[in-house]
This record gives sequence, C-alpha cells and structure tokens, in this order.
Amino acid sequence: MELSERKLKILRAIISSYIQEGEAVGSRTISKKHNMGISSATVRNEMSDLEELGYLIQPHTSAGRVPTDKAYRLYVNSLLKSTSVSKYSDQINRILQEEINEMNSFIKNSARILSNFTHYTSFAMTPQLKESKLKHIQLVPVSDKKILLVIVTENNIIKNVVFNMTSAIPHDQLNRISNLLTAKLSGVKLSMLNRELKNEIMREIYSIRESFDEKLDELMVLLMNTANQYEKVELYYDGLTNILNYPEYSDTNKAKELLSFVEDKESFTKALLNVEGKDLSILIGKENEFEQIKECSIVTATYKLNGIIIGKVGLIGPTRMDYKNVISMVKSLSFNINKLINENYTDSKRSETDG
Amino acid sequence: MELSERKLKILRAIISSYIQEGEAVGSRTISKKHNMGISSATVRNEMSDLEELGYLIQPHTSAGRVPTDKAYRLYVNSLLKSTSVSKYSDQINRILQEEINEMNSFIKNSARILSNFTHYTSFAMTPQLKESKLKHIQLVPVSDKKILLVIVTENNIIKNVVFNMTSAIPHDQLNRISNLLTAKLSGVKLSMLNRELKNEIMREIYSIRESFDEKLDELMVLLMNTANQYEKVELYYDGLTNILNYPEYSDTNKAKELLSFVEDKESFTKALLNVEGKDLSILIGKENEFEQIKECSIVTATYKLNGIIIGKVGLIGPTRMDYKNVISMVKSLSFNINKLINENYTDSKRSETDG
DNA sequence: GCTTAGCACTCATCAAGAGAGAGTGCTAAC
DNA sequence: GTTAGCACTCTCTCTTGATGAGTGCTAAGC
Repeated sequence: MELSERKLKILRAIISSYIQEGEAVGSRTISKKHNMGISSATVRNEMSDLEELGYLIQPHTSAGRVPTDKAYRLYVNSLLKSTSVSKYSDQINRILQEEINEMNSFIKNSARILSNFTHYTSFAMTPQLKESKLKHIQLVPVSDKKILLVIVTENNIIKNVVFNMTSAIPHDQLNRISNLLTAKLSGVKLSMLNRELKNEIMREIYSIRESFDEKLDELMVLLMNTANQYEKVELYYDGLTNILNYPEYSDTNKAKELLSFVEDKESFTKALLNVEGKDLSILIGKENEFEQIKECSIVTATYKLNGIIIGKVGLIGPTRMDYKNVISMVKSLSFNINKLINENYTDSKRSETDG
Repeated sequence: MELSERKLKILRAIISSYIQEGEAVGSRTISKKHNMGISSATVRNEMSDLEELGYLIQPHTSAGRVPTDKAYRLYVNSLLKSTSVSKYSDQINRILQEEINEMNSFIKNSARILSNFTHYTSFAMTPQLKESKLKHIQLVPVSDKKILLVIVTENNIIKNVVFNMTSAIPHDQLNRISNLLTAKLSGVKLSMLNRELKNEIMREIYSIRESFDEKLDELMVLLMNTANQYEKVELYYDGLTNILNYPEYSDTNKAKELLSFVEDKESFTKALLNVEGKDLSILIGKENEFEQIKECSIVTATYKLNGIIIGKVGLIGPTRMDYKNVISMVKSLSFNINKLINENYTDSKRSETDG
C-alpha cells in the first residue's frame, strides 16, 4: 500500500494548498498551479485512488478534495524527520530571558510567545516537581498567627504557602525553626513529605530540644498536610481568541464548544496529560480522545529538568494547521526553554558534581 | 421632560422583556403580557413618545422597539437605589474563604465566582499597593548568586522577587541583612523605595558596620530598582467564552473583536482604569470610551484596604444585561471581598490601635 | 381629550426555485 | 498510461413571493 512518488507529490500539493486556502482543492488547481506537468484528468485519477486509500475525502460530490487526518499524519511524520529551527529562535530566547527568574512567569511567558508567533491558541503547564528535593526552608512572619513558608528546591524553584496557626509563634523563633527544618528536610523529595517522615523528624527534634514543641508540632502537621499543595500544576493559555480567526470556527457554536473546552482548565489538563511525553508530540484530529477537540490538532513539547520531564507547552488549532511553521516554532521554543531552565534551575548539587 | 408614571411603567416592561428575550418588543406584547390594562394602540402612542424622547429605537420600521443606552441608564439608576444583596452571598463567602491566604489567588478566585454565577465574562485586578508600608523583609538563599527577597507589608500581603547578584553572598549573612533591612525599612511605603532613601539608609548602615558593604550596596540597588516591579498589577479574567452565549455575538467577527479586546490585558486594563472608583460603577454602551466595547456594559466594584481603593472586580457583557441580578451579585461579591480582606489583610498596627 | 378598534403599510424572514460555477467520473481517443 | 470532452452532481447565490409581526394613522367611542 506504498504510495507512488507522484501520488505523494500530489497529496503534498493538496495538503499545502488546503492548509493555505482552507478550501477543498480541485484537480485543476493542482494540475495548473503546482507545475505537475500532468493534466487535471490524470490528477483526478490519482486523487480518486488517494481517496480510496483514505488520504482524501470529498465534502460533497462536486467539491474538490480535503486531506484526512491520515494524510496530515503522513505529512507531519515526514516533517518531523527534517529538523528545522524557526528563524525566530534568537528572538524567542531574548523574550524568554525577560522572565527567567520566576518559574511561573517564565512558563506563562512561554505560552504568550507561542500564541504571538503562531496565531494559534497556546498553553503551558507549570512544572510538576514531586521528585524535586528540598534545599532551603524559611519561615517568615506575616502576622501574629500567620506564617509564610518559603520552600526552595534544589532546582532553585520557589514555592510559597501561608499557614494559619492556632496560636502565635514568637517571631524570633522562626529563624531557629527554619534552620532546624532546613537541616532536617534538605535533600528530601517533596513527594516524601508525609506523616511518617513527620513523626520521624519530630522524634529527632524532640531529642534535641523541647522548648517550642507544641508549636513546632502544629507547624509540622500543616507543612505535611499541605505538601500536596505545592504540587498544584497550573495551566496557562494565551491567544484564546486566535481560534476565532479560522473559518473552521466561523460558526459561533463550534467556536464556543472548543473554547469552553480549552478554557475549562480541568478538562483541558486531562487532555494534555494524555499526550505522550515525547520531546515533540502531535495529535491530529480524531487521534484526540475528547470529543470536543476531535477536529483539532494539538502540538505539544515537553520541557525537562535534569533529564526529567516536568512540564509541557504547546498549541491547539484546527487540523488544517500550518504544521511546518508550528513545528519549527514549538521546537525552537522548547529548545530555548530547556536551555534556560537548565542554566537557571538546575539542581545545584548535581551541577557542581557534573560540571 | 419628566416621564409620566405610565411611560415609566411601559419603559420598564420593555426593558425587562428585552433583557429576557433579546428581541425587539412590540406594543401587543406589553399590552397583553404585562397586565397594563391598556390597549396596544395606547402603548404604541406611548412608545412613539418614548422613542422621540430617546429611550427607545426601532431596528427597522416593522420591528418592535429596543431600549437605548439612555433607557438602561434610567433603569440602572433606579436599581442602584434599591439595595439588594444576592441570595448567593453566603455561598460566595464560603468559596472566597478557600483561597484567602494568598492575595492573588484570592482575587483570581473572585473573578471565577463572578463568571460562574452570572454567566458573563468577569475580571479582577490585583491590588495596587504603592501606599502600603513594609513590615518585614526576608532574604532567602536560592543559589550562589540568586537571592529571593520576600516582602511582607503591614497588610500581610506578600511579594516575592528573585535577584541575581554579581557575586555570592554567604548564606549566613542573609539573616543578618534581613534583620537590618527590616529594622530600617519597616514602616516605609513601597512607593518611597527610591535612590534617595537608599543612600540615606546606606549612610546609616555604614555608620553601624562595614563588613558586608559592597554586597549590601548591590543588594540595595537591586531592591530599589525593582521597587516598581512589586507594583505590577495583574489582571485576571474568567468566563471569556461566556460572551459567546449571547445572540449579540453570534457573529464571530463581532465576538472576535470584543474578545480580543478583553484578552489584550493592556488595553482592557486601560479601559478599567477609566471607570470611576465608586463602590459600584456601571458603564453602559457608549458611555465606554473604547470603540470595541461601545455595545457592552461594564459593571465594576472596588475593593478597599483600610479605606483606600486598591483594586477592582467586575464583569462585562452586552448592554442587554441582566442588571438586576448582576448588580446584586457584584454587590455581594465586593461586600464579601472587602470583609475578608479587612479581616485577613488589615494593617496590623492600625487594627491594634483602632480596634 | 384620552383611548381604542381597524386598516393599510412596511419590512424582516423563510422557503422554493432558477441559474451559475466548480469539480467530478466516465468514456473514448491518443 | 495520459488526456480531452462531456454529462452529471451539488453548492452557492440571487430572486421571488408568501407570511407575519409590528407600526402609524384615522375615526369612532367614552
């Protein structure tokens, strides 16, 4: 069922024409505008074959033909082989630098770049850091009974949580407790912060000193209980309204259906978690699991920290997507994100020993 | 040019019918469905007068009539007098509580509540805190040359900034510097963090000790230079796609125009800054300055800290808006926001002296 | 003088039909 | 295997006419 060279050429011509124009492509167009050197009748025969093979469909009898998901898949696969980096790579790098210091802003910024450059709707997930190790813990007094817990991981990522204590802790004790917690918890993975660890640490601490026992106990409970909170993954999107630029969504109901799906972070996060964790992954049309996006393509790239995937960025648009451009843009972006993350957020210990 | 009681009654009936149905209202509808006790012909005469007075217009000759911005203004003004609090007030309060500890999440949450309950597109601006005083400053080591600066204001609001130093500061000095900075800067308004203050403080500090001079100097410069950064106001919105529910925006281009305007935070922030800082403020249709939203109404409430307006929440929708519901909802929300803010974020000193 | 029934008039909306145009599939010739 | 030619199909657009909602005006009634 291998496609002949000519069939492939025709198919490619149809795809690129359809991506550009958004209208069903006729045999005459291919024959004339793409310098095929064959007549429209021949093209018609080939197109008929391609339809039988499942690469094309006719919206109706007298219309031209439109590529199927299968055709896009073929096209995309061949694109993926040819590595291409966007000409905007330097520019992307420059813009990314602006927000490098704060991880969530950095990720948010990434989404904005992607939608600005591609004119599709973009998204980005903040890092999942279950496997990150604690490096530093600092308690900061906020008010009598409120304490801010600042956690710095070995990847230099910062998390904040405010606790409400039932009774006040003297401010001057907070530094001592911070030092104690840093000493005991540094090197421990976030995912390991649980009851058992708490008890173990409490035992150790009791054996050392007993002065701020109850308060410390309460603090530890709060710390452990909210450990999962540090893990809240946020989803940012940008350029939501870009979707409305595409004639596919000139029907408001259709646009509404898609936009609501994307805007509902919960469902959309689910959809994203389904995407394989390859460096660059593309889901075309029906390859998507959720009904609302079965006429969309999602292009996703991962970003890594110390070789572990911690998040995803990408974009969503109609299956008639400018894959070539999009792929090179997403590649460039994820390349730059990875570079900057590893320059700025690498596990300090590891970088000392490795470098 | 005072409207007769009957004209007012008819106008109100037309407005409420149009708000509900979204279709031009005919004289017969008013005469029959609203128990007016007068015939459609009489209503027609009155409607004709109302049109002449600028309260109604006809989309075309044989259509019914549609309220003008002037009519909505009249209607809204009378609504504003009658205080009404939404029946969901308790529920709102409960949901707001969930995110009370972190100001920005709290504000984001407010926007979500508003769009969920009203089915319009909502927005919320994070607080402007130029006039807030510093209470506590804590430096936290992130990596060799990276330092996290945590600022706690007297309102218990927390701000984070990461600095890149040119050279490393020994971690054990950070606490001492933090204490020094807290001592020197507490009580100082954020807006006062500038060069002159820096020099003044530096002089004082020099006179005390000279051990970590250059590093402290660099730190102070960074601190002062980024003072404006703490002030970055963020704009959140929620329920963007709700706009698509309204037949006014069944035309994708119209929807696109409005949505892009809202999504472009910069322009939308500008539009919001134009809204007066009253407790509750409503801009109807052409009362809006920007072309893109001249067919929309914006309902905005402010929230205050210690009596000073620090932010806004509200919603945007078609001029044919369910003002009654919306006003009571926004009122309830802003009431609850203000209550919770003042319980959780009140200037601690002031609350001690005032309370 | 206000109210109302009656009627002619206007205009959007909808459905049906005609015509144009784009594109196909098939056939027969090259 | 390729191509010209032609009949056929189907969408799209424009026109037309019918329908119905709603108005403005007039004249009669209270």
